[in-house]
Amino acid sequence: MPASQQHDHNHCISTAMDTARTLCEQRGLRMTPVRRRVLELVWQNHKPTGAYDLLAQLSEEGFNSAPPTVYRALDFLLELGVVHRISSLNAFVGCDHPGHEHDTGFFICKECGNATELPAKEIKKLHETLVKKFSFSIETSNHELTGLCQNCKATA
Amino acid sequence: MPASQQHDHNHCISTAMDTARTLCEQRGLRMTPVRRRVLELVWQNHKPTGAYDLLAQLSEEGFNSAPPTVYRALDFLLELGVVHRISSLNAFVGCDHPGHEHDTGFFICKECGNATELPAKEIKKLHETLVKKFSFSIETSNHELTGLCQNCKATA
DNA sequence: CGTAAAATTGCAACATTATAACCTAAGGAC
DNA sequence: GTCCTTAGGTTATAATGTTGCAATTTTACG
Repeated sequence: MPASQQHDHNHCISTAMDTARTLCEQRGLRMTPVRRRVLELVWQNHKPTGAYDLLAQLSEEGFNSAPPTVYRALDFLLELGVVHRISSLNAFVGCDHPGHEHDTGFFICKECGNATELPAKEIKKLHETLVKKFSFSIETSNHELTGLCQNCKATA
Repeated sequence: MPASQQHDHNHCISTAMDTARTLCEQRGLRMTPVRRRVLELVWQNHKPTGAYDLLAQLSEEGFNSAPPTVYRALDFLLELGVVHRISSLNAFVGCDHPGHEHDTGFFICKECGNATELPAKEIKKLHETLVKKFSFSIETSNHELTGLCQNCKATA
């Protein structure tokens, strides 16, 4: 059973959409159709998804589909904090604990491609550890790990 | 005084070149002119440098200069462990403590653009912390932090 | 040596990811 | 409604990275 089916993923998505809507309301921002659909797609794919993949999916649904469309939507969602960019993959994933979060961490399975976001608490701890050790004023931190997830390790 | 002049940078470069040459000898690999020159350029620039910047510099010097030339050299140097890729910048930097190292961490100053590699020991500790906490079998870890370096913080 | 195998490089084309510039349309404030 | 701001449409282009194949150089080895 793929990881994407180990839980009620529709519930994930609807929660994520609710959160995004709420954040928009709080900040006086607009959750437009394209933005909403991009966010849904990011969640539905469940795996890190490239901008051009999203673009293709939008296109199939009759949305306008030039690169700026999807990049603008992604920029908005990144800013809102409901999506993260995984720079080692040039891909985007939904965030399951948004807010005003600047530190991110992912575990990326080499086998199945799933990217699991590390718990905010752990990331924060890592960040703080690093702040203490170095005389930099750290603003953001991002951590990307690769290896095998528990599932793939077991079946390997 | 720019950070690049706070130390004997030529010494850095020659040390790095020596190390690379030694690693090549140990592993029966060839340090060819292009590879050597790319490594020198990466070090000379002192800041994370894009592949196409390196390509332009090679070109000025009369080297062959099509993208594969520089990407192949970079791949070789990455594999050798004497260069790292900073994925959030799509750029490359020299490694000052090579060997067979898979875990990397950088502090990238938003102001001056310098990327400082975090001490291997610290990175290793971070990595181990994460290994213990999660049931993934982690193979590589990369950590990228942004903020202000001590220098830029002081002069700001 | 001389020849075959392997590694490296040259080269052309192409693929992927992302942005710029400029204009039109939609939504909200008054 | 009018104005202003924000969002989206469109075209083109920039920036980054890869593939495939031929030519060359290096190495291994009889």
